[in-house]
Amino acid sequence: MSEIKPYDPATIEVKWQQAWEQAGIHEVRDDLPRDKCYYVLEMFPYPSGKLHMGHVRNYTIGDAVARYKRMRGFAVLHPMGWDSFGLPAEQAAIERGAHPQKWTYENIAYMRGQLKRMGFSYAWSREFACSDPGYAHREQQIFLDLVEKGLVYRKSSLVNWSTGLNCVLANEQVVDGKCWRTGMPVVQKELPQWYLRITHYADELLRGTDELKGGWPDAVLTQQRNWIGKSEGAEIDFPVDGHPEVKLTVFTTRPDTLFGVTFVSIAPEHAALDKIVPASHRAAVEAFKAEVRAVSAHDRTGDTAEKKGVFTGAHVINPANGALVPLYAANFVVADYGTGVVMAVPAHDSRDFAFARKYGIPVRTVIQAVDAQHAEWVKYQAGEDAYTAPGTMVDSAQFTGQPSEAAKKAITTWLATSGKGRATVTWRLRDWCLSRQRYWGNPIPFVRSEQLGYTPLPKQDLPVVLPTDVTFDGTGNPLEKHATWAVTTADGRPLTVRGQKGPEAARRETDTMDTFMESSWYFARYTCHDNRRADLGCAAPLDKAKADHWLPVDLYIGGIEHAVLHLLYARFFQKALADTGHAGVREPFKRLLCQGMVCMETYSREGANGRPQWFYPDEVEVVRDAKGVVTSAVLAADGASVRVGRVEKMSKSKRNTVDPQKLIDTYGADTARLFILFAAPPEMDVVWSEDAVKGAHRFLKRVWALCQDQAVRLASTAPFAGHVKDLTGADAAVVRKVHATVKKATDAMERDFAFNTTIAACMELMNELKPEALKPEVVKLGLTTLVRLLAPMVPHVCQELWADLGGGSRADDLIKAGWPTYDPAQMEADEAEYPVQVNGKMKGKIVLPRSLAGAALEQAVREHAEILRVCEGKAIRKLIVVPGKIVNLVVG
RNA sequence: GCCGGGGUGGCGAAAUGGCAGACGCGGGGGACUUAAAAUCCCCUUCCCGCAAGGGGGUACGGGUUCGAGUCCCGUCCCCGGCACCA
Repeated sequence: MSEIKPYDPATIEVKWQQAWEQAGIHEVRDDLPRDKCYYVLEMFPYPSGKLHMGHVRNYTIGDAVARYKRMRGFAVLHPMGWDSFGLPAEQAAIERGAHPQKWTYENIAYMRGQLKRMGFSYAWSREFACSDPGYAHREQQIFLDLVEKGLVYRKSSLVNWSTGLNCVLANEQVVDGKCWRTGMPVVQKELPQWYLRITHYADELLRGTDELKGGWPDAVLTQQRNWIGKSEGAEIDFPVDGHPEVKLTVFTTRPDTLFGVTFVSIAPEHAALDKIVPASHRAAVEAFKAEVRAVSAHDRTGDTAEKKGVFTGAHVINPANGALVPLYAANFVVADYGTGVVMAVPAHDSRDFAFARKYGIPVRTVIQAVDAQHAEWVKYQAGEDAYTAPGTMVDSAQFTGQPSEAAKKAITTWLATSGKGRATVTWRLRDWCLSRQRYWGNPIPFVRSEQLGYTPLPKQDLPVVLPTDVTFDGTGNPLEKHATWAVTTADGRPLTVRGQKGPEAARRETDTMDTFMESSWYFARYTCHDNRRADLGCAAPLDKAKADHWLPVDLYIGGIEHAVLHLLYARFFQKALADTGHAGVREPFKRLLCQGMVCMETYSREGANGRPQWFYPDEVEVVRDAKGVVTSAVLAADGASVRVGRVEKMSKSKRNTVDPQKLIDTYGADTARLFILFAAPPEMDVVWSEDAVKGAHRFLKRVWALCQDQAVRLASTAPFAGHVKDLTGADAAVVRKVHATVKKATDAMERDFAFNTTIAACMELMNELKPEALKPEVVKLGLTTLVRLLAPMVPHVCQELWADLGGGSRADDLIKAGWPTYDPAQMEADEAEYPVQVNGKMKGKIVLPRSLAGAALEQAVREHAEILRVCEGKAIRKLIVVPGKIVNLVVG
């Protein structure tokens, strides 16, 4: 036998990548029936510089799905692009003097090369970057449509101000009271901002979560529901004592406790306060307001924040019984939820209970537990906490004696008849603060003039293009500091708007859009397949027919960290696109797969400053016991011990990252792909292990060697195409194994994209393929099946082997070969081995013909020598025989 | 506190209510080699036993069932999200 070809991943991978690209086989047509089409999408990356392991995992999963679906005959749309506006580009400008544009596009070029080197099967003709003028222009058009639809407004409000970035942050960009990017403190500041009216869709966004059930992970749907936060209750008006012109409206979910109100609390920034605080208390209230405003929203209302309040000197009147109760300004009452005023019932609300105790406010019981032993009631009786559960109404006028749940509605109705209250619904969801005081984002297409104030630009004046001659010193907004950009047109003339008395000087809005804007519709833009042309082929932001053809995305894959932000914004945006006539589809993603994190072990020591000092695994030597269990570790450099930490998500700060490029260079893309898919199911975390990578590589080498060893011998042999019943011995066993493997692999893919199980099935099949003991056509069947089953996961090596096994060497031969099929009739042997349980315990095994069933099977079991032995002469009281599965005897 | 997801060998993990631990990693032993690497073969859930064999075992406690890792009830622990939201 001649020398077999060595496995050289670098060569074959690049060869096939070029062949695929040249043949254009991953481009897709738009004119096939929708049920023959499949849109699989991975969350596009921010071009930070180079790919990390999280990207590799995300995109490998998506690519394996795309390739699998193609082999199943689908026309697969599998696009990729760049979320290329954003802060890091500006930070690079500040730190290194690199222009954001240059930095961004250089990163894109490098990362695109890495994606290609991984062999991902993207339709590259659809690629775009969000910072491309064409895409930004389309987004400005959409923005103006949203303005027209009333979905955009300006509002001055307390916003989160990042002291590190000198800009406004969205609530969700504030983590633990600190800026999510820089970790710098966040304070509250009053500023006018642009808002998108996402709350207009609150109800539809909430209802949509029910339709998405089954397609989306429960965790994500729950998070979105919590975030939207629908709350049903009542508004109740409390007149202010001595101020007949003012009434304070509270929102409550507990109208049943109305008779127990002993004080009312109000947000310190509530507008009505100025009118009703008497002079005697003005100073105290102002001091409290200042104190509250000095800290971030988190420090004010977070779990560690102290509940504080100050008596305003004013009293309000309980509309139910005329009782006069004090009004407190309290730090935990927020102005923009509900009405900013809360009725307080210490007896039946834990927070009110604590507050009342602190300030010596009375507690008035109006609900009594039905069961006097109720744990919470007992605690309440002991004066430890409020009683918040339902019960029977007491001391509540005509409602006394009713069940409290019924009284909620009864009291609301009673108040409504006299106009003192009404049933209402409140949402936790706030409108989306869109504006950012930054350079590297899409400009908001508004101008401002003396007479007209803010005016949207006419569409023919778009696009608003960012200036390139800007300076970055890390403070404020470079656009605002630019000498001419805000006041001149693209061709350098003074910027004007048409005022009532002719042209009037105008100034551009210098705020740019939040980058979640771009990621809210990129998936729709991919469906319009002319993204490489500067004019994008159509004047409209979307080609509606194409968008409606492909949307919703069949499978969207990304990290769970986007559960509320990106995924809720995108759902909102799709509805807004529909309502502005750009698309017909209202939900963007049919199925969502959240892949787990890539983790690695950590090693550390207590550092000098009390914080841990982390070490790269390369620097550490681990000590194992006889069973291979890690017992301790030492630093190679000094031989002293280090702490073996938990396995944690890869991060630079913990020094437990691996550069995927190194992995590709050492083992090839196929090994990287195989490792990441085999280590765990997609939604679970994977733990990085160099040994496991080697194991994946070893498997590929074994498949390679086996195929190459047989390729020449089998060159003119066709795969076995007969029926297993015409075979015997090892040949029959292998053919059955082939059919069983295809079934297992197919089930695993269709159920959960359980690539790890598919790969395991392939490994089993390979372990059974012993060519010397088999007919050539059976070997050929085994190998060609194996190669096709592995192809979606490790496409390069499979395509090379497919060619060498005579399947053809054109770029699309493997796709055309298709995913293998199986015949259930050829999966099982004629004899079935039945495990035998006696009284629930395993006692042995018997072999019976598979064809036996019913009474004949039972008869055969009863007469079997092994059965007689395990029964030890005792009578069989009950016999359960599950055909092909198990025999269970109850004896005694 | 509330919501969601988990808990299976030394490790990653498999198992439509039907032989728990497939497959892989690590570990042990062997072959090849001057040697190492690479490769190949065998063993590897725990306990008792030289062995044949026996017993235990899917976080813990109950339950349903001929039969439970899987279904039901309760408890503990871990991970993630939300949290003065009235």
